[in-house]
Order: sequence, then C-alpha cells, then structure tokens
Amino acid sequence: MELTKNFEPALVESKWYTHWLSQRYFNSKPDSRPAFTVVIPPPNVTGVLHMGHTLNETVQDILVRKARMSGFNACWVPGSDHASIATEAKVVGMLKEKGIDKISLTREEFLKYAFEWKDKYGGIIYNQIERLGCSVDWDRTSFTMDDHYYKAVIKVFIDLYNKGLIYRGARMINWDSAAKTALSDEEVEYKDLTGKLYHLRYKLDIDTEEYISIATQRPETIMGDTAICVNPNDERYTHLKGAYAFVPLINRRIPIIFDDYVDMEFGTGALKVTPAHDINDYNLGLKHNLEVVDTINEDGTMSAAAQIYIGEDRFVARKKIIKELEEKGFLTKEEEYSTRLGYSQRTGVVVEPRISTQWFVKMKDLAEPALKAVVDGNINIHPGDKFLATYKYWLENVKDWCISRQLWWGQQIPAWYDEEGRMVVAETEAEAIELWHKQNPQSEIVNLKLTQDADVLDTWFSSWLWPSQVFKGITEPGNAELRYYYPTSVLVTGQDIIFFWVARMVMAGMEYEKQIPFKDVYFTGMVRDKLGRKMSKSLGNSPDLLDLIDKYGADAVRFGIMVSSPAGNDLMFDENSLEQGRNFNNKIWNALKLLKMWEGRQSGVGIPESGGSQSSIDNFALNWFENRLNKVKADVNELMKQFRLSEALKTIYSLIWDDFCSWYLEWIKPGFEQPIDASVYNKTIGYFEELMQLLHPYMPFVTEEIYHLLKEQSDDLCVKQFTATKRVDEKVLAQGELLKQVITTIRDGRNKNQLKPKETIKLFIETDTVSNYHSIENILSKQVNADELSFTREAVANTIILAVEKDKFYIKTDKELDSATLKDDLLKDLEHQKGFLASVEKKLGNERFVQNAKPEVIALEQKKKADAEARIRTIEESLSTIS
RNA sequence: GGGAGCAUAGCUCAGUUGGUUUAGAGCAUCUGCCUUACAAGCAGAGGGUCCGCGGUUCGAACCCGUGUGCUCCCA
Repeated sequence: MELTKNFEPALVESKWYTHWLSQRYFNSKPDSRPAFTVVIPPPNVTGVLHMGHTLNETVQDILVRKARMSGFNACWVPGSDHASIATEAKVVGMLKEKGIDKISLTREEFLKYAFEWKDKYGGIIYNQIERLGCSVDWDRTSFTMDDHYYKAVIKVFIDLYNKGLIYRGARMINWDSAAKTALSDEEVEYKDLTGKLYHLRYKLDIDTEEYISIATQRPETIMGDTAICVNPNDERYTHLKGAYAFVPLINRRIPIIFDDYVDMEFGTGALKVTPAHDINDYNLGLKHNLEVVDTINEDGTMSAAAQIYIGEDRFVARKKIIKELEEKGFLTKEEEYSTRLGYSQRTGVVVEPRISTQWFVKMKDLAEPALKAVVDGNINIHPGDKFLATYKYWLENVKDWCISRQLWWGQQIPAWYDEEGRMVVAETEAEAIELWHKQNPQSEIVNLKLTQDADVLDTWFSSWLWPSQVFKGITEPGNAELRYYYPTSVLVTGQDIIFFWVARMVMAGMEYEKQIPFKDVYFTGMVRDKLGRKMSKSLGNSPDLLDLIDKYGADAVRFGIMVSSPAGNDLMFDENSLEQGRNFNNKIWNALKLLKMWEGRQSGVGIPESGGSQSSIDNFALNWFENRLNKVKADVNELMKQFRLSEALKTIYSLIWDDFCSWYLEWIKPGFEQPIDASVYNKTIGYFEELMQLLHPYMPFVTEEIYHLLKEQSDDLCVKQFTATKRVDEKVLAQGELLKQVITTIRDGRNKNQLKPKETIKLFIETDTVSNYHSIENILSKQVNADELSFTREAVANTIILAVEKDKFYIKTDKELDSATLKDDLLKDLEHQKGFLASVEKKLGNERFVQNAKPEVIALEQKKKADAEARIRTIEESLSTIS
C-alpha cells in the first residue's frame, strides 16, 4: 500500500467517527462495570463553539475516552440549554426581519417559531462537537426544554414553593431594558469607568432664597426624588430640621430627612433620595416611609411619572436635563468621577435598578449543604487552592436568587391568579382550580377563571437540575439509570460559571438526590488571544473551530489546545501550537511509513544469540524501550489522575517523538536495504500500538488510523483496554540515559570540530566500568558513526577529548584538530567544575550541615564531591595532552 | 474598598513535604546537515539577578514578612 507523504486528516476523521458510531461504542447502558459519567455543561443553543468550549469538550473527551479504555462504562451525555434571554432576542430579531411583531403573536405561536429556530441553529454546536471527535452518547442528547425536563423544572418550582423556599415579592432588581426582563445578580457584569458627578442645587421652601446642593451621577432621576437626606451630625444642615425643598424643573416639594447613612465627607454631604431607582435609596425610603416615584419605563424611557421628557430614552433625557438644569441655574458644578456601572451579560445594556414584583429562591438553606459538601471534601475542586475560596465566599454570602424573567421562551411559572389577585401554585389549571377551592372553601364561585403567571423561569433554574434530570432523576426519582450513573464522575467547566451553575447544581443535587452531583470539578482556564484578551464573540477574536479543523485536523486542534493548557490557568491561544500538533501527526505518520518499508524485509525468527552487532543492539534497544514505555505509562496514569492533562500529553509527546522515533527507531534501523529481524519488527509494531493507545484519548483519529494500518486488527483502539503497567527496571533506564548522554556528547564534539556526519571516527573509551558498555557499544558506534571502538587505559594522543561522568572518550580522526578551541572549551568546563566542587565542599565543611542533614543527603553530597573531583582530574589530564 | 491568585529563558509554562551534579520542557533563535520515514525534518548549541528588599534555616525558586507589577472575583 502506498502511503501519502503526509497525514491527511479529513477523510480519516469522518471515516472513523462514522465507524465508532455504527459500532455504538459511545452508547452506554448500565451493566456490571463501574460507571464513569460526565454530563456536558450545556452550551446554549444560540451559539457556535468558541475556543473555550473547544477546550472544555476536549478535556471531557480525554477523560471519558481514557475511562472507557480503562474498564469503565463511560457515559457522556451531550446537550444544550435554551438560553432564555439570548434565544428570545434572536427569535424576536428573526421575526422582525419577516415583518412580524412579537406582540402580535400568542405565546403558543411564538414558541412554535422559537422551537423552529432551535431546530435550525441548535444543531450547529452538535456538529462541532462531532467534528472534534467527542465520544458522546448521542442517544442521550438532552435539552432543557424537552418535555420531561420542562416537567422537572415545574415540579421543582412547586416543591420549593411548598417548602417555603420560593417566594414572590416586590424588590429592587436588576432590569434589562433591552430584553425587558429582570436579571439575577449574577447576570450583571460591572465595569469601571469615569463618569461625571453633577452638583445640583435644590431651592429650599423657606422665606429666604436659600439652596441645598446635592451631587448625583444620574440627573435624569431627579424627578423620582422624594427626599433629601443629610447626616444628623452634620452641623451645616442642622437648621433644616423639618424643612422642605423643591425638585428642580418639576418643583415637587420633598422633605429634608436625617439619617447617619449619609457620608458627610462625600460630595456635599446631602443626598438626593430616589427610592425607585437605587437600592440604597430604596432601603432608606422604606425606613423613612418615603413615596416611591418610578420615572423610568420598562424599555428604559422616561415614564409619565417623570412629568417631563416622557417617552425619551433615559440617556437622551439625561443630556437634555443637564442642559436645562444648566440653563436654569440649577447645575453648579461638574466633576470627573470614577464609578462602576452594571451591564446586562446577555444584551449589554446598562442595567437599571428597578422595583418590581418577581419570584425569588431563598438561598440560605440550600447553600448550607452545598457548602458542606465541598468543605468536607466530598467534592474535590481542581485546582482546589484556587477556587475553593471563591466557592466558599459566594455560598457564605449568597443572596436570594431572582428567577422570574419577563419572557416567553422558557418554563412558564406555574402560579395562577384569580381576578382579585389571589394566587395558587400548581402544575395545571385544573389542579390550580382545585387548590384554589381548597384554600378558599367559603367561596361560592362556580366558573372560576384563573390566569397563569406570564413569566418564565431563569435558564439556570433549569440547568441546575442537569446532572440528575438528564437521567430523569427529578421526574422519576430513584430510577435505575439514575442510581447507576449518579453521582456523575467529573464536571468540567469554565471558572466563570462557578456560581451560575456549579454551586447551584450542588444545591439542587443535595436537595433532590441528597447526594453530590459529581465527585470532581475540573475548572479550565479562560482562553485568551495572543494579546491576552479573553476570546469573545463581541471582540471577534475567536477563530472558527471548523476552519481550524479543516486547516489542521481535529487531532491537531485537540493537541494544540491541550499542550498549552496548564490546569486551571488561562491559556494564550496561538495557532502555532496547532501547527505543532499537525507536525506531530506527520511525525507519527512517517514512523508508520518507516515500519511499512521494513514490513516486507524481515528475516530470521527470534533474536539470535550474541554475535552480530545488530542483534546486540536489538537486545538492548528492545529491553530499554519496553521499560521506558512502561515507565511513561505509569507516569501518565498518575498525571491524569491528578488532572494534569497537559503534562501527561507532553510526556506522551516526548515518549513518541524523542524516545521512540529519535532514539529507538534509529537504533534498530537496519543498514541500507538490509533486512530487519522479524521478532524485532513484531515487537516494534506492538510498542507502536501501545503508543497509539496511550495517545488515543488525546488524538483519537490519527491513532485509530495508524493502529489499523500497522497490521490487520480484530478490534478498535477506541475500546481497546489498557493492560496493567509492568515493573520497570531502573537500571536499564539509567543505562539508556547514559548511552544517550554519551552519544550527544560525542556528536557535540564532532560538531564543534566540524566533522561532517559522513566522516567516520575511531572511538576510544577510558572507563573503570567497561561492563557498562558491553550491551551498548554497538549502538554507540552506530550513532556516532565510529568505524572502530575500543577501550583504553590511558590517554590517546591527538584526539578530541570528551568526558561524561567519570568516563573519558577520545575521538581520533584524519582531520586536523582545532586545539585552541578544544582548550578553551576544556578550560571553561574546568572553571565550572571547580566552582561546583567549591560549593559542595563548603557544604560538607559546614559542621551544622553534617549534623542536621539527613544521611542520604550527605551521602549524595559526598558523591557529588567525588564525581566533581574525578571530572576535574580528567579535564586537567586532557589539557596536558593538548598543551 | 474587601478577597484570591500569579510573577522562573525572547514567548508559554513545569519545578510534587526546602537538599535530584550551582534551575527544566515546548515553541522561537543560532550553527551544521537535501543521511534512503519525516526540511512540517535530522544532529547540535546558546539563552536565566527564579520580580525587588528583608527574614527563618546548615541549606530557599520553594517557607515567613514587605514593596512593586499583572489578572480575576466580590462590593
């Protein structure tokens, strides 16, 4: 079979993904094996996968594939959430393009459009997950608006309401005036910026022409002022007890009130109180029984209550009001002021604090078990040191969660109202009517008409049930699948949704399953661009995943993102690392091509006894590589257990590229057109298979392809089980390291003396331990192109002299040597060695060191000393032969 | 304003209870190679005041204090 010059991913990827699916390798059913369960954090249906998702999905696939190959029944559930606000905005936009106004539709009609939209665009992310090679169980794909899921959300709402953990009330909430809905605290993003502080004077209602000045950032809210507040200890204002002032422009008469909440130092020491538009003012208003005048409509325009600029946008109105205040002499001063503004995470508009009747979840009781689960170590957070504190802080200071949204796309709140506003909470209208009658037994109404609450629930109020409801844990409590798969094994997600999702999932898990939802949480970092900016849709700095896969191949993308992704740290994404991944593919591909060349040129059976130089090479090479492989397998297992996936990948990369390709294959490579020993060939194929297996979780496509090209296979790598690691012979590994070091040192010596690769040398070795070299001398001469190798007891004249540990190497060549350079190098080395020796001697000469240090540490220092002394002697002897 | 984290080679990062031959890797750079698997490659090399200062210790990249700079979370 003719193999292409380079590895070509495109065909291979679709071929194997289709094959894996047809074999149903990714489908899971409960059986006698232990379960390894992962639920995909639901990306929302509005988007495409950005690099952050790519990292997440790759990490999950690595863990899942590794588990699947290690005796676990791996179950990875894909899915997406309905993203209430974002999706509704997109659907409204799409309708607008069609000339349809949302208001002209009924809720049912609108939902039909929304589901159509979801079916059309929601599939994009699934296609991307597939292209990445993710081994998810597609039969289990879940969506937060599926029928059973909808029911679960409603059931939980009713349950929490009946437990008194959900209540309805008027509170100051975060209002998104673009989406026209309430937001939770977590959906508000604060940005620091420089604003302006306007000093305004309010005329006092007294006989003389006297004013009181206040400072505000929001002059457009003055029409909502219902008091001016000063500190009772502020002597500037004590004479104003019981006085009134007039709001500029509209002349409303408002009282001067006294409260030590006001900071005397800030601004003018007088505060305008606008209870409808500021949370602190609201609280102040409650305390002092102030009127609430809401001057801003739900779309962010001025309301009739504002009396002026009615219908104008709040920011336009601000400009006009400032101008008018200035013209009429109320504006006395403007100053720069650094402040913080809240923006809606979903629509980007400035969030308006607004008094509104909404539904809330009481968080305190739910938070306690969620906190305990993590503090007690039942859930392990990785990297723990970094996020444990954040998690704890949030739960210890958690506030009630506003869960109602003034939207249609989502689970409609199961609360029902009669004409007088009396409310019952029930799943269906019929149940609601029944309940209403129970609660109002004296009523004689026959044809009771109830109206359902128009609002829907926050998307996160459905996502928090995810680990349990994807197995129908809420709707069919305690079912067999739930018992098998729950708690899930590990949750992989971005640190940015630790509150939105992780903490709340733990709450829901503890409340409904009485159990943690997952054993480990692995937080990936944020993906940033080369300039360190977070990749985001709005910045447009995230590359398109499918483009990257087309350009480099899925394996290379997976490699690139993992190799630069230390656990929990942000990663600077650079296409450079994908190139490295592609090159790695080719390296492996070329190793395959080399083996294919040998396939038809095998000789003999079994390794011959000592004799031919190649067979002695083979003996050592096989022995060494097998040990090396087992060592790395054990290391990789350990690293992966600790979620150090990036390091594990680097370890495998180096094993394949350096140990296997650069060293091992070169050692066993037969001479030009020479045959390879059949048993060596077969063992090498076996090693190659194991390497592919080790790498498979990271790079599934190229490894599966090569596994099948190596030889006729009866199974697929994808489900091939890892074998136990064997004991490692450290002595062989050490000998291998010595060999590598000697080869490198001699090659360096050759280079420095400008010996061309083709020029042969004669190598003399002076060593106390000749036996160390017996098994490796043939490899050595092959690798340094020596046509003669012998051992010597004394220095050889007119040679390049090199040293590794206590052994000396003399390179004899026909070429004239540059003795000056040689001498310089030796002198430099001598200086370094002497410095090193001095530091060791100083340590050993320190009485307190000898007294306090552990014996093995002292022994080590003594060995360092002896070695350094030996090296110094070698160098000095060498110098004397050059002179 | 409160809290957390980070600072090691040009870049991105390892460095696991303080002692692993006076700090390691990948990428980038430089030198030499079109050697028959691979130039998207091979063989080598150079490159560091472990952020500054102080302390603990026989011994500090590592522990403590402090300063500076950056990032994130919360108000």
